[in-house]
Amino acid sequence: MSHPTSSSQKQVAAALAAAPLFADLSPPLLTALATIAVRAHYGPQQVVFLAGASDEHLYVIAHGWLKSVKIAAGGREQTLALFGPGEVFNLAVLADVPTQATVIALEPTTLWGIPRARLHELMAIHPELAQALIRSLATRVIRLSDLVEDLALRSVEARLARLLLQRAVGGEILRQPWATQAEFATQLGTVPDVLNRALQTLVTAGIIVVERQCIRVIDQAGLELRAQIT
Amino acid sequence: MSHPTSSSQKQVAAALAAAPLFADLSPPLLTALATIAVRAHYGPQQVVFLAGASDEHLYVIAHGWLKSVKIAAGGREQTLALFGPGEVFNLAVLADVPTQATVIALEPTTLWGIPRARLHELMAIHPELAQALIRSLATRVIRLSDLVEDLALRSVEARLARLLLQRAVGGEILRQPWATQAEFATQLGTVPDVLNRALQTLVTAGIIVVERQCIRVIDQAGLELRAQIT
DNA sequence: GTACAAAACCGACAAAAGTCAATGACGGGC
DNA sequence: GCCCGTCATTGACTTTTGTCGGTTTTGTAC
Repeated sequence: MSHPTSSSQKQVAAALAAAPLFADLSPPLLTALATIAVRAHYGPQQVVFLAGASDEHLYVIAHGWLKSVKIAAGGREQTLALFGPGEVFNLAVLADVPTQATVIALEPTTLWGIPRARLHELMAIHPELAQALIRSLATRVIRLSDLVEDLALRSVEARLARLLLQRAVGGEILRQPWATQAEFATQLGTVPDVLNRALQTLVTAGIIVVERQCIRVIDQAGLELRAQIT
Repeated sequence: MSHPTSSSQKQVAAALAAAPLFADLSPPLLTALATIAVRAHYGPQQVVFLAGASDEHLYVIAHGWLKSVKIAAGGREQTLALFGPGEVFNLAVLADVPTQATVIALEPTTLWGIPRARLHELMAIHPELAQALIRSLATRVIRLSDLVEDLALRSVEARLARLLLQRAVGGEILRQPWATQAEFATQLGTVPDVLNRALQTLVTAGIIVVERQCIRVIDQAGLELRAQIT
């Protein structure tokens, strides 16, 4: 799946610098990272690694989208996070434990993998790298805490309202081709049927309009109200 | 609440070294930490900080137990984590964002607070400190991921069974005085009534026995079975 | 355009979780 | 020992969520 890249390291370094996580790193550090980064490519639905596997790489996304999911025995899924270009995942590798979730590509995706051992070496030399990783981890903790809050304390409708508010850009949520209702359901911790019902409720209440590739927010205030309740 | 301590820094350093997070740090680093650590004390039910506040300290627990909770408008709580002696919390401070959860002491508790600015200075000098924090953060991510999995994919009964299995030592779960059923309920993401029903189900099934300060596991296999389902 | 598969949608029903009100048990202070 | 407040327990009931079966719509390949 993955293989050493021999493409110009300058290009790789420039690409890495595009990732927010690495944007502030010094040029020599970026070059060092580019030297050890290994490129890998995945197609839609392809599994990067399964929960419980021990993958020794930290991954940076060159382009494409992936999801990190927990899968129950019955097949039901809960997505923990979506990862887009420039984001980093498999931070569990930093704790020396097996991966805790399954990561699946949603579309054609290119990654750079950085082996754990090399990462530790670099961190010892460049404290700024450790800093960057710490920030990344801390924000992940916050995201997960919010997810827990949602699941434990809010109704499906409220969760949906919050998701819409969060994703809306100029009153619109553009849907990637892979963003089916089933995908949304796994993000919200429910099943497609229930999600659909919640959507219809919002539609008939005149709060949103669902179009082909896009959900349009009509009544921002109404949506915010529903995001609070329960 | 908190005030500079003038007690022997050697003592403080020794106490810090007792925390698993800091156990492997070099003596000079421990001394440096001890110099800047500020002691604070909290009583039962006392709030260390509220969600949304900006507390600029990383805390290490000298002794006592605390909980980190999200509180809904209606008053319902979800605990994100319990923290005991030697553990570290308020890692959000590392991401430069306001605290995301409320932290409350469960019993008389002593903390050392380390100001954010000082922490960053020390991290720049001592990469091992950054390493330790990274490990700590990574395990927190894993814990939270498991909590999400529980909430989204498992029934209350299964969650309870898992909690019991996890806490059991030699087939017994000792209950701290503050570990009321209401507390357990907030850890499991439900309400006391429902938790109680789940407990009774396990009792009548002959899987556990509930005594005064202690829950005893009778049928380990049965409990493990119930921990899987749904 | 047709054919097909995937996704969306819908209604009836089942199960799980939450709420409410009331009662019993326990522990600590006096 | 007694009183009182907190915690635990219980049954009846409501609400939310999940399930199942099916139909309609949509997008895509041919």
